[in-house]
Amino acid sequence: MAVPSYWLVKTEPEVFSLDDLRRAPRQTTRWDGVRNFAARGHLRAMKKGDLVFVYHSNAKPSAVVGIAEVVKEAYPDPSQFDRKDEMGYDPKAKRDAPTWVTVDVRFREALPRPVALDEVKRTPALRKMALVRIARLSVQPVTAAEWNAALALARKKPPA
DNA sequence: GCCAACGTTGGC
DNA sequence: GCCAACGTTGGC
Repeated sequence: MAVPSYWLVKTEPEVFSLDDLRRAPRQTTRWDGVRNFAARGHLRAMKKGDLVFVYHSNAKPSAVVGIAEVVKEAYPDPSQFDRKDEMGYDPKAKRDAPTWVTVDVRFREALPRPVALDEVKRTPALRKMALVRIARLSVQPVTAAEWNAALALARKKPPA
């Protein structure tokens, strides 16, 4: 693919952290359980090779902590059919017309240092990020400018 | 643990 | 189709 698109996914580190992704078989996991229509639209738009910021929410501090890569494009999320999956099961989902999709992502790197939410808010190049603007959106697009600015921050020394 | 924001559900 | 009630996310 020519130019990758950029994304950000949220995860609670207590549930599934960047380290969990790094230690997963083939450092790859199914990013399942997304049950929000706007987020689903972004999952569907992801292309193989796109790069994804991994953001730890409900963390101390909440921060962008790493980068993953899309290795499999959107396909039906099996957890919607799993009655035993308390969070993911969707009784309205039909086998022949699945409601929810997932993608597979592979670990790429941990950032040299996390970029915390308060720093995102304080940085002019970043404070328009969907992360700040749109509450409760667990999968979101990131512009190339935002991506580069966040990476530049992560590779710099922490602010005083 | 609290609660604001906001997406979803369901009664009408 | 409106909108109140409800449930969840996620910062603090």
